[in-house]
Amino acid sequence: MSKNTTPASTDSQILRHRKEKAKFIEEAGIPLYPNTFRRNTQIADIFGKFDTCVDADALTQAGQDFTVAGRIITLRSFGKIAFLNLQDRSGSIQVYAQRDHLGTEPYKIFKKFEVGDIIGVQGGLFRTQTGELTIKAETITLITKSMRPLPEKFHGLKDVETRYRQRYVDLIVNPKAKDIFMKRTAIVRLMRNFFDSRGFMEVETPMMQAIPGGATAKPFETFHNALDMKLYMRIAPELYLKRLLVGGFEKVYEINRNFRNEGIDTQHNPEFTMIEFYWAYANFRDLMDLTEELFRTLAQKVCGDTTVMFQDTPIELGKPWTRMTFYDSLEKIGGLRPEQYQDYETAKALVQKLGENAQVGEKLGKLQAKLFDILVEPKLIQPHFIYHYPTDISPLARRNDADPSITDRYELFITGHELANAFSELNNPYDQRDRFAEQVKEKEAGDDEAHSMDEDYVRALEYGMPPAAGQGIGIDRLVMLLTDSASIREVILFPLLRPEVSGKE
RNA sequence: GGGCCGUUAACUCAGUCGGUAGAGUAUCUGCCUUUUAAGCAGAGAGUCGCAAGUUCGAGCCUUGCACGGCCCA
Repeated sequence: MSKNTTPASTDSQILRHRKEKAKFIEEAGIPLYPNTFRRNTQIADIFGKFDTCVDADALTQAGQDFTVAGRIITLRSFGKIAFLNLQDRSGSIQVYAQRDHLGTEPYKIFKKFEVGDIIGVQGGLFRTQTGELTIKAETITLITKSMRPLPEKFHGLKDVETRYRQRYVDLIVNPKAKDIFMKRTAIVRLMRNFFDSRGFMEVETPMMQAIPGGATAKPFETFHNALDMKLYMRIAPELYLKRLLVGGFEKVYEINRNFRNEGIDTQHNPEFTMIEFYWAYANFRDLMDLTEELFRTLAQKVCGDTTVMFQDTPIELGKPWTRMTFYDSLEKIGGLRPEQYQDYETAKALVQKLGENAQVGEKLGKLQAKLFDILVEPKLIQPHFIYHYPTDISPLARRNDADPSITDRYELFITGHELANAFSELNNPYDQRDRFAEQVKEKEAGDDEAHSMDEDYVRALEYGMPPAAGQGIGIDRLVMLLTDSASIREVILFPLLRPEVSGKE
């Protein structure tokens, strides 16, 4: 006996029944897992060609050579006929099976097939009494026997833990989940087209870095045995991409994963996907224009409209986006008076009153950022560019020409969350070295998110980096926006979870 | 790290006052040649997340733990 069908006494009744059916099929000489069936049509193509065709003869004629393959997702079986719905990656179609047409013995085998099995069907087309385009099966071939039952068809799979742990089941039974990930792929492809068509060059830079730079975040540590050295999973590609500007690549982008050793919530997964792009001879205001254009293009192509619904709120990407300075936002949206955020002790007291921690030795800019996070960010539902961030929390951004205490940096907020971070790039090597030195001081004072010194990066700037602007856009959050998803886990195929408790299936 | 909520059949969920574990779908058996949440009749299926405790008796009360969700830090 094949070990495929060896019964295990610990199985539930439903699994035993599946094994018994598999055994019946196998003993009839039908292979359970053949790789010989070949299809010549995808289901969506059938609808593409014949969705509106009503002429019976034409349907019969046209469909004679169809072979399709897919998973049985519903099955309505009568005595000598059966209807089933077959699903492939492109869609699903009804299949009609008739004993007197397939033959008594093949039909007996077919009757052992069940929801979840992958089968191949060859046959012609017809319309049922209700007018539904249906394949009349000439032959039905088992391609892969499913040994586990799919969730109930009407309610589907709702348990979020199972949906994330067994995403394969989620994708089979929940069209919404499948749709999100197909849209995600489309979004990334459209972004590539957008940047490629504007002369940007896609590159790949190290994901394992000796000095984790380009952002303020706690990195994951790892170790290279042969080199006997500690490495960090990157928190951002920024410093490498800017080295490429020094190298003369002028317009570059990278779409890939970043890793940050932080908590998990509806907006954060430890590994997440960003696009970062750098554009020589441009500044942060050019980026704002480009970003609006990018988002409108994506929304139009993915959602069909520049106004997208997010959790029942229309987000208007089509209108010009609000552009407001960081300090103005603290006043106009946060409701603060200037002295409440400009005076160090007042700001610190306010932060503590609002329930946030204020670390010893924390810079004013950091306190202001905390005030912003609490008082302003959640209110930025429609698109806002908030610009001119304090210099002491922007160690890689170019100072504003008129006021060196602020930078030509902005962050983009939509639906109360940060979607992008961008700035005119700091290309003065002396200033950059000083800013790194400041960060190192903060690190030594206990801020484990502060930036490290990167001498090679400063050396690169000493060769001369053209003036440039660059931006990072969180692709997961962008996909959330365009698919109306409230949690980042809904847009990541396999979000990070604790290991499953053994014994649970 | 804290608070609240959840975990019961393969799935979706009930479970009253602490007193023999329930439904729908799915599965199995029988009938059924145009159904589409097919129908009719019958049947089987449970480590009530795990572990202690209280109790004559715990799915239910208490404590701890695990996993997940939401909110806060």
